[in-house]
Amino acid sequence: MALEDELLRQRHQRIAQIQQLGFAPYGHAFDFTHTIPRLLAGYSAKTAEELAGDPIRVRIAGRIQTIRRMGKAGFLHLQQEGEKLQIYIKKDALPENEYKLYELLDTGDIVGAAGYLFRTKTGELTIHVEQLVFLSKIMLALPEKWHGLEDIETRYRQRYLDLIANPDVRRIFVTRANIVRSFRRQLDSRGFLEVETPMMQPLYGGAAARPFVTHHNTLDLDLYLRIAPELYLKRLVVGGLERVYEINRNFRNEGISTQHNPEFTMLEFYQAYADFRVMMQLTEELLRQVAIDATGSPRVSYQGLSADFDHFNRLSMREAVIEFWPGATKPSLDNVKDPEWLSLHSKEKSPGAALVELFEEYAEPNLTNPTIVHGFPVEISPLSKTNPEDPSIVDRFEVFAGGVEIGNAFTELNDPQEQRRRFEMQLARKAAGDQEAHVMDEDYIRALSYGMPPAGGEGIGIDRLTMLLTNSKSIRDVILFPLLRPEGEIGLVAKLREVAP
RNA sequence: GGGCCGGUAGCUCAGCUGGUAGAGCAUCGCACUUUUAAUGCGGUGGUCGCGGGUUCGAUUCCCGCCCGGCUCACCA
Repeated sequence: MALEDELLRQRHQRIAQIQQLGFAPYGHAFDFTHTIPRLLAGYSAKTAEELAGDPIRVRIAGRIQTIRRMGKAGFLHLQQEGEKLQIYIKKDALPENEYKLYELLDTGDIVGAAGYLFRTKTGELTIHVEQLVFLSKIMLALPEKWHGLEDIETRYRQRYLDLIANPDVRRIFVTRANIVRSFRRQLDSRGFLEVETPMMQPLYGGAAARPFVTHHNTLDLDLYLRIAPELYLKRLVVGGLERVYEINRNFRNEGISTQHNPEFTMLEFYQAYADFRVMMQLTEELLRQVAIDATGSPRVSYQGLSADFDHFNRLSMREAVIEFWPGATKPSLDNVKDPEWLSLHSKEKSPGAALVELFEEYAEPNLTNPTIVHGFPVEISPLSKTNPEDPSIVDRFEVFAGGVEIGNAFTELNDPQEQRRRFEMQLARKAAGDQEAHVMDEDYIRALSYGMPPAGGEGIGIDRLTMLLTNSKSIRDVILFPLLRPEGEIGLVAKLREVAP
């Protein structure tokens, strides 16, 4: 018989024994005086003498992490919110049925305990238990205690086990929440309004990507999961919501990698009467504060390299290509502007696309320190305003850190005629086979035709920023439930049915 | 989608040029009323990812498939 079947049988019997002792195997509310982290914060400084002289009575709850049984006594560690506290059980100190309950406990059970604090011989702060309450029964076996759970697939599929076994995982997601909270607080205090725009859209736009398609039955309507909220947020700017932001999921039907998950979280914000220069300044201020709120410092280390959010670099895409050019003789500024020179060094047809290719190949991986790169080619930027001095580039920048793009911003194109022409260019590309080209969004053109104030807009990838600020190598480490293929038959239901039909 | 690597007990892992599977933890039993990787003694537990082939014999060799990781391509 497999161990798991045997375990389920044992645990099922144990539930009956727990009930016979007068306890519910799955309890209800439990009134506690402290969480374990709060108790540790409050009393870790107390000496054995102080605790003995003035007994402090507490009630706590938690999951049993370890049990060390020694005849008629035992020590258990309870775990709660990533921290652990030891409790001491002694036969003489408990009612008989509660001591019998202790004898039935398994690591992984959730219990409540009441008693007074003391320090053991070895000095560990411990609760001398006078009352034991049963709260929830574990049926399966927890991962082993000192290697924890290491199998990456299991960690992603059964994130709850990962959270129980690996305290660092909890910290990553706490940091992620702090990052989001920091953005909200900063944007709110600058007068931005948080909004929610459609995730299901009849037309998709705002980015170059292939969408997911779904279907509404009653309307008999195909809808796209949004690839970006951009066009809706700018409609709101037209409507007079001059500072808006949204933090929500985008969905792109493309490859999966350590830097790409099909659904990912994006912050987008728009500020009327600003341009990309203003957004650069705002970006630096926001990211610096986020780094501090998430890690305590504007200087973070990522995969052995350092990134200083106090000191952003700024350079144009052309400058970046020159600076990181691999050969001994670097190209000149005239070279990187010259369509012929660009076509010699890239397979891309248009000069702009060629420049971007060279940038992504040579410069991007080297942009470890936070860097603002501006001067993007117009061909790949259908929603940005062109630069007044150089119509081949747009007033757009991207923010890089840790060698990846974490943000993208531009002066918004608000001329409906120009926007119409850009969409038409995109349609031509789509006709030529570019699956990621924009579609024509006539309602968006109509909105612009009512007049949109000049505005700057920006998107920041929350997942990638979280990777950087938690030193995580894979985006899956900062997404609680990353997309995986289905795992197939689990088989637990049949086993549970067999144990208790 | 391509290339490389991996999947052995609940967990973490070993298993040689093919000979019928092992450790630690967990689990079960016994002893132990201040332990902390508690300790000591004894036990249970495996469709070796799945399917086919070669072979007297396959966890091991070959082929196909499934799942995962890294990487390239695409992308944020």
